[in-house]
Amino acid sequence: MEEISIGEFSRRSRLSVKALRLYAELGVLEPARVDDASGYRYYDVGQVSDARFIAMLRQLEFPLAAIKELLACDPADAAERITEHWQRDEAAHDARRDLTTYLVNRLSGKSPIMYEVATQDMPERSLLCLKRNVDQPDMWAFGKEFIAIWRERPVPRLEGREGAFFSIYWAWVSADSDGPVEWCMPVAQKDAEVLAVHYPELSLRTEPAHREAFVPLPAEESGVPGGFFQPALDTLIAWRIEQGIDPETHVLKPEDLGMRITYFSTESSDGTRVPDFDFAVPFL
Amino acid sequence: MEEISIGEFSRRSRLSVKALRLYAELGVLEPARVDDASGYRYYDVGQVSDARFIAMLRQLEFPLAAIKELLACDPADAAERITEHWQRDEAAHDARRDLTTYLVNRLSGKSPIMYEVATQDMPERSLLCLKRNVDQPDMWAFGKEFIAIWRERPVPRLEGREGAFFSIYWAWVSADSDGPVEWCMPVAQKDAEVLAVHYPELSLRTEPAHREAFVPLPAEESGVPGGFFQPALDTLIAWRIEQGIDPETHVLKPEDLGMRITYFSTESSDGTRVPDFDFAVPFL
DNA sequence: CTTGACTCTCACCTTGGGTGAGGCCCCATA
DNA sequence: TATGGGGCCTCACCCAAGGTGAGAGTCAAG
Repeated sequence: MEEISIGEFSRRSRLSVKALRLYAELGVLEPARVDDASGYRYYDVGQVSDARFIAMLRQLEFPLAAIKELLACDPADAAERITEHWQRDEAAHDARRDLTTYLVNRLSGKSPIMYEVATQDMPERSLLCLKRNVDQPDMWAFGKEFIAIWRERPVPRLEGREGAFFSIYWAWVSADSDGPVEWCMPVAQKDAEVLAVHYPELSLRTEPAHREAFVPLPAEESGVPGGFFQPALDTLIAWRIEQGIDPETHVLKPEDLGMRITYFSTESSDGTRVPDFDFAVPFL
Repeated sequence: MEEISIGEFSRRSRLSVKALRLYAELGVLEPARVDDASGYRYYDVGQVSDARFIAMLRQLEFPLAAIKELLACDPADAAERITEHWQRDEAAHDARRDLTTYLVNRLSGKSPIMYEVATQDMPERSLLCLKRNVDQPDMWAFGKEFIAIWRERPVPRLEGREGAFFSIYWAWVSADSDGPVEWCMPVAQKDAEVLAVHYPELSLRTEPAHREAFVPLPAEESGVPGGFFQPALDTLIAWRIEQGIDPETHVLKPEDLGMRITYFSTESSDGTRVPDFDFAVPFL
């Protein structure tokens, strides 16, 4: 193979000489030969592709230590690591987008509709669920279908907000993007297995304990979930930002546990039960 | 106003004491009072909101020098700067996305359809244009409408690829996202003003000189632009990455000058003219 | 053999902090 | 009023991923 000097290698790989010396020192990319007497580094022409690969990984902001590992593992493994890295990058970018939106709105004096935010610690729960891809128009029909199940074959309802049934938006739902959406009914953990038998169309799963930030929505807005969605999400995003909840450690992304609407009823002053619901985002 | 110690201020602002001392030193956030004898820093409770603002800007990766300037200018100006900063962030993120896709595909051994890439220096040109928001289904009808104009009221056609008419995709065009799309006819610069009078429905503009990377598409694929779109774009993205064209200085983003399809005809061996077209992305 | 371009090492600079040493300072309790 | 403990001070050094410059050695062409 042909040997070339560091300057020539620098030109071909489009990496600075200084960077190449650093990579050599850290063992990320070692010259094919180092002259004992002069200390001159000589590279093999075939190393140019390695150098280009390193340059690309640096553009993706991989630390040199990670690059060293990446070079050692097989291509499939490397591809997976790069994908993981990308997902973290994208999550961080989403957080920055939310923060930018919040700041620009605040500085422009635009104060969006703001609901009151509350939090609740949710225990680990057993859930009987129905998950499906539906778009906005079909959303409510899907909910009615779910509720009909319990009218047909009633189940002992649990107390409080944590016992109320709810729907999870696992992804964005609009006219042209369809969920998936999951409807869930919490059931007593001890009876879960037994109960599940009576609902073969539902799947049983356990949701881990977590905290939820939620905005109670006024009862008048009951009915088809509609216009409150974006302002409620904006409220929760602004809330997270103002609380200073670290987006890295305290995940508050719809994709993680799923933003959700909890449906329950509260006893009003005259003793009648009025339907009520809230919009919640789980975080850890 | 109430004075608090640096530790208390650190807790309230969620900034480390070390960071606060650095900000004080750089004049980004100065304590309300510094005790002469002890050197103790005392902050005003009202400064907590400034500190939170700085923390947010740091999350957006603003350098401290830029933050110092931002604090000095009025809110509207600050909002604008943050928006600009966000746009750069988003552009960089797009470049990283392209690079990630390219690398993961290459490492997974998936070699997408690759066309031959050519480049051409384009001179400054006068263009007669028709711009409209259309989605994929209406795209071709829009093109026919544009071509009909020239059949009705012919214009002297210019020579070569740089004289051919073309369509620009100013944004993504699919079934549920609609352009805008612009159809353009290059005309001689000296006649441009005069000619424009005859085409009141078209707007006249001058496109700056630039370079274009393009993939000539086989004539058989002529007709409604369809399946070649994504592979052609992938080819150009991969080409840019392999060329090592710096995405920061050599902009190659659809938003800048617009990715485009140029329609022209080439003389085949038997003397008949066959329609041909190519997919191009401009860069600087 | 000389000259000029290339390369070597070494040291210091950058940003936005983190960490630790050694020494004051402040305040509450005895 | 003394004293202890925690808070605060400065100063120095560390990190990544290089950039810049000094001073000296090396390579190759004329």
